[in-house]
Amino acid sequence: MTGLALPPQATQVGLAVDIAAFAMHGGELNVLLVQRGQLPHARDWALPGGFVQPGEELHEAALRELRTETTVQLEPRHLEQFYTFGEVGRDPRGRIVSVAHLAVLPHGTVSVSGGGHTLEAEWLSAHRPPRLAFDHQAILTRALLRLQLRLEYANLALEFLPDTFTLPELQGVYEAILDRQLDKRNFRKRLLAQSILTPSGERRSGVGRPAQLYRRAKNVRVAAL
Amino acid sequence: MTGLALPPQATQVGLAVDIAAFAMHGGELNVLLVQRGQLPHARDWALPGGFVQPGEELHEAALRELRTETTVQLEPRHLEQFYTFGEVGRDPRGRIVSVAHLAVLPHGTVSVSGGGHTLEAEWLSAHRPPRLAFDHQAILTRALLRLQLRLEYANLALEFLPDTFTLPELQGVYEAILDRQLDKRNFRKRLLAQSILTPSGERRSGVGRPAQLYRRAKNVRVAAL
DNA sequence: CCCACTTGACGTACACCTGACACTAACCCT
DNA sequence: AGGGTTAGTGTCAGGTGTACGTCAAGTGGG
Repeated sequence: MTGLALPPQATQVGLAVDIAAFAMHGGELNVLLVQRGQLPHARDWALPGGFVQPGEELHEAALRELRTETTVQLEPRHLEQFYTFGEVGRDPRGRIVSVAHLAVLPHGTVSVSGGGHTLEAEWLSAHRPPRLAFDHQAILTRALLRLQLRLEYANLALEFLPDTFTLPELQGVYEAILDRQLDKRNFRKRLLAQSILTPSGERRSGVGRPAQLYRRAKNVRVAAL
Repeated sequence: MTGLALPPQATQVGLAVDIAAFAMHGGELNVLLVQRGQLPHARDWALPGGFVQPGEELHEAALRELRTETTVQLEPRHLEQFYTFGEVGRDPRGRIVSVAHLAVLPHGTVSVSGGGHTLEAEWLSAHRPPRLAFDHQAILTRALLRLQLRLEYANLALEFLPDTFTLPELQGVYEAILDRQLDKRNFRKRLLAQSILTPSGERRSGVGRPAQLYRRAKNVRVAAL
């Protein structure tokens, strides 16, 4: 601090974060939605989010809102800001600018329930969500685009799975995110060629031939940009 | 408006925009920088930027700052938000969150001079800029990355040139942005294969064989993402 | 116990894109 | 006329993506 103050022309606006948190459930890509308990848009579904506290980093605010609006126990495996929504009329309460974040939660039935200002929290279909409050449909659409982009550029799909997984499971993640079918053989070839996976033991699937289990190779990180 | 007010937990922070405006000059990629006339960082180079006014859209604020801090007459051919910088300590005056924008200005010697709170404005090398104020070097680096990405995904290179241009000129834009040399023949092959260019008349270059002039084909737009 | 079913694993052929590379064509100036 | 300068062109090798058929290894039912 230098004793300098914010100049008078420094417009004060509400600064918020919204989070599009994704996880896989039953072969489907789900997004975490909350049912609002307050006006405006009471009882409507919305992305979790809220105002940034003074002295709080943007990503910290995103994590805090995830934890208080929903009871998600697991740490996100990935969290990145992807766009800032600041259109003047986007919130009836006044000028609120929201820095939207994309989060990926690991596998495991993440039990959620309401908390904070929300009546309820639920995992719902990301590609076919219910009607959302505010401009949250636009935010979700953009989050999906970014997620699909990260699938190719980074190896973000791994973040959806437990430490050890089979190739068909990984393919399922890709298919769920891209919302289309992929070819088994080409998928296998492509992924193994990247050498980001190392095999381990076996596993039975109940039906059909057991699949090889893989884990992410050492020194493989999710790309940044 | 519904009569709803901003809730008390709506933290008030300073909302700003910063603009990384690019243009080609003499075969080099330049970025528009201003010399600050005020504390903090007086007399240091910085990206043009400033606070968002109440009721003003983010991209409008970016355009206004471009026009007032520098005397750029030309409309940007491209303007997009690319990242929001909100780290707590990034500005000594307090919590200021800046939505960074990437702008592309068309060809033509854009004369600039100071205006508003700036002593001077100048086009300087984008890849080897002077030392910059605040975290503007980080903003510029990220802007360059985005610009390079847009080169492949969209056809953003066309925005740097006048309506009609030669292939070697276009190649020059690519090389300046990527900061490396490209092969003539492969570049030509690649670009013409995309069929986003249509030929027109001839042109003399003063030296050497005259080059074919092209213009962008109809219904070719810059991709959004 | 055997057979049918289910799912995992693997290889090949083709189209396409990319990158390396050297020479001729057209115009200017002296 | 000739030298200087820049524009324009083709081919080949290697890699990448995609389409596609077949065998392998389990499970479960009759």
